[in-house]
Amino acid sequence: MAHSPASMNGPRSKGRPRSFDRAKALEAALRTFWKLGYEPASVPELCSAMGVNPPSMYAAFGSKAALFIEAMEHYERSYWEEPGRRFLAEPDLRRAVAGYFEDAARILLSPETPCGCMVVLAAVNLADSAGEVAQAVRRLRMATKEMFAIRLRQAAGEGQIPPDADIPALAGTLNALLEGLSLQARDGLSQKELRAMAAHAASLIPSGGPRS
Amino acid sequence: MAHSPASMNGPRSKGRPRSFDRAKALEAALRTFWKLGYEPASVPELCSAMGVNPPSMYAAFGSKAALFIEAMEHYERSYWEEPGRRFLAEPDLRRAVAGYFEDAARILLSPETPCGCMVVLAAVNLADSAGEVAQAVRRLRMATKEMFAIRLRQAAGEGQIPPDADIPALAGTLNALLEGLSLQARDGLSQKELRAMAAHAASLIPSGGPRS
DNA sequence: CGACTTTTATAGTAATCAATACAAAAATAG
DNA sequence: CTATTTTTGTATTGATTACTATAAAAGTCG
Repeated sequence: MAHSPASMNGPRSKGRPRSFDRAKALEAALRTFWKLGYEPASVPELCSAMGVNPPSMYAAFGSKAALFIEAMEHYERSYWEEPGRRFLAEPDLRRAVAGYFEDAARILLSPETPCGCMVVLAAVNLADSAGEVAQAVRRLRMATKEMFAIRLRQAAGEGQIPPDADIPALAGTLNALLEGLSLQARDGLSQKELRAMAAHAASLIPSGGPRS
Repeated sequence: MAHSPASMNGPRSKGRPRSFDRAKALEAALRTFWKLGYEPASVPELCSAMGVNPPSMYAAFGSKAALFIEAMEHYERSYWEEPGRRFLAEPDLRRAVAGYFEDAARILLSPETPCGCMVVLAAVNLADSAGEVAQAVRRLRMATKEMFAIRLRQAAGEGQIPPDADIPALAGTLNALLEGLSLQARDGLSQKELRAMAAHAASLIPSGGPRS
């Protein structure tokens, strides 16, 4: 029998086994950070939601900052990876943008989750001591902008937008609007209002290819 | 001689006179809140920037929350009141929007002030204990949206946009984009990039009146 | 069984938070 | 002058923060 070096579910270590589900605890932490934000979510409150005592949390995740970053990565994968794939796969640029912002409006105001995007809202004004967290959220926000840029470059190559379109500025504008929607969602707008706003996103795309 | 009941610069009270300039101290607090955000700006740090000891700050402003709200109102008047007036006075809607977002890009990345809008960024993720502050910033954000709506209704009456345009959604979209620009500004974009993004705001306005 | 390893819960660490108690200082009023 | 009122600086309050020292508990290994 080949010994599994680091196989997936091989908690075949020696010591006392962990008494909680690490994935479920991470999910609970994600919810808490998402709802409260990075700094207002205190370690005791996080641990209470996770059903775990502080020493166990620190042993399993390292620090509050590391827990946040891991929760945020899990959030991104769970909620935004698939909409992003659809956005990049949709052949028509305007349909892609409209579809992505529809998805966004649904996610940002889902009745089962906190309002707004965790990456946008949970770590906006941080103390200097949380520089690690600020860097991680900024990196993720920039990745979304880059996703817009990739899709726009593709559309420019296909003549769906004018060849002289300012793609970085356009990607930035879409990103700014998307992030602004998160603030609107947290400020109490309704799902219907948010969807009506999202529907305007596609009108930011300049019309006409080079020979349309 | 008519005794001045509460005249402007009449510190004709009895006790020991205040040894600092209240307006200058408020300005220093504004800068600190703007740069750091509401909660990361600690009372000792605020007082240090104001050149005042904590008891004097509390005597003059009441509390940290009251100081923030007063600073924010001063900020709004100092930086956004005039651009708002220009926006409402410009007869052509598209020029009004383009001009306002140009002003915004300039303010959000002025080299002499912190990046981004204080109303948008300084109080995003707050602890429950700061509900008073959260309410005040939200009210001001909604006022900007209402300003957009007022100008759009006027334009609809003049036939500058289609009569069936969804004005609340359009105002919300402009507001979302504006707030998103603040996040971009804080995330390190250049003045040039921000201006290029702001130039796209006017393309959100639907073209053509009822009989164009 | 006993040696070893890891996780558990309890209880606390030092640091920092917003807000003040207190008394000396500095003004006016009579 | 004395009495009154308000501001000043010092020093501190209790609460809360992220994080951990410690030892008992609960497993595997030989």
